[in-house]
Amino acid sequence: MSQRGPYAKGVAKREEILGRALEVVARQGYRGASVQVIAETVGLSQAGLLHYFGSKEELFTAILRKRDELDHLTSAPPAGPRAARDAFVQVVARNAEVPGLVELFSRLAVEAVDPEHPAHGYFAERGEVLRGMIVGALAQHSHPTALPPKMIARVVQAVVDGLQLQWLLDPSVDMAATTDAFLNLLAPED
Amino acid sequence: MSQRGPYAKGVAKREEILGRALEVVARQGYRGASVQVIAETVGLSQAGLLHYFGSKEELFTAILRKRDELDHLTSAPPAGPRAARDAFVQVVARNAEVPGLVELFSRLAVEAVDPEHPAHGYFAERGEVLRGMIVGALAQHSHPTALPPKMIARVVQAVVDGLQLQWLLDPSVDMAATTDAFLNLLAPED
DNA sequence: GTCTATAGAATGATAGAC
DNA sequence: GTCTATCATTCTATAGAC
Repeated sequence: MSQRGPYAKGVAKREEILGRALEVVARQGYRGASVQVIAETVGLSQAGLLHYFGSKEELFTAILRKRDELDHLTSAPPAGPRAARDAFVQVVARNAEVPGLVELFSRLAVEAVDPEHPAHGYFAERGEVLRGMIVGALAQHSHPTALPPKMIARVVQAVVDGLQLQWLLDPSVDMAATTDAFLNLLAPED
Repeated sequence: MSQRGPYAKGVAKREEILGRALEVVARQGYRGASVQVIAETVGLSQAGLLHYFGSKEELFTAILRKRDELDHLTSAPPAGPRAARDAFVQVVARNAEVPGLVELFSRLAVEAVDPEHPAHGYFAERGEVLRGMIVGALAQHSHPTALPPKMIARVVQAVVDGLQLQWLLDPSVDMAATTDAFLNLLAPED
């Protein structure tokens, strides 16, 4: 047994549910989906699902955390500017395969603007981690940057988030290509 | 009388209501405000307000259209790259004075992702107009751009929209300064 | 742990009086 | 044109049986 102590089984099941929920939202899309709908597709009743996640917001936040984990946003980035950048664009490209997740992310991001919202902390921390990674990648350059690295990081994050909105509105937008071109402009030497 | 024909009075009143609603949302903020709340602050009953705007979504879309009008997004931009750019940054700076409007915009933008949503057309058109202006401003440059102008326009729009999200989450973010610095990077010669 | 049933609340829309 | 009253819906959260 790899896991011991209380909750070990509950945690495992929770993870399993999370994985399925993630798949469902990614594939079948998210249109302001209710707990009810997700519960059905996951094979539980609404109450059964809320048994593992105390509330709707916690469920959705957990789904996004799981996604970050799968996207390696929580682990160390690849070494070298080129590799880090490729991985970054890769994540953007894969987002275009999961509109439901992108929509969930965007929707929750706006709602979490309220400091009282349960996902407020998640988005604040995630932003910091992401921008920290970008700053780290920039630091590997030999040339100094024209703008303060933290400012560049904010701009890069904004580009990705903003392009998601444009893409959700019009799926013909090529998020990955646009991001790549933009990064090329920022750091042509890579 | 400047206006004749049927509805002339109704239209005028509608505009008046709109102006007040805009002020209220801008100053007192928007936290997923209900029609009820806006009606009260505007001095009407909920039903009275919906008499002028058929539905909640139409009301909110009308507010955003009004804002665009006041921001001169609907009229011709100033001539000359420098003037156009300054005006652009000015709009961003003024957005930082009206968090409620920015939140309303961001929230509706996500919801309008659904092609069936009443505001879908508004956001699609607004995006095109905005990007058209950016392309127009770029065209006034003597130097050719490294990226296709349409792609640059998407990136600029994304930066503004994305920074709004960051600023809503953390009001210490300086949207105008960041936008300005970014544009400086894009077109140093201006 | 999981389900059924229900509470409870919010809100948008509409009917109809004045 | 404006209001009061009400309808109708939707959804989350919880209580309680099994």
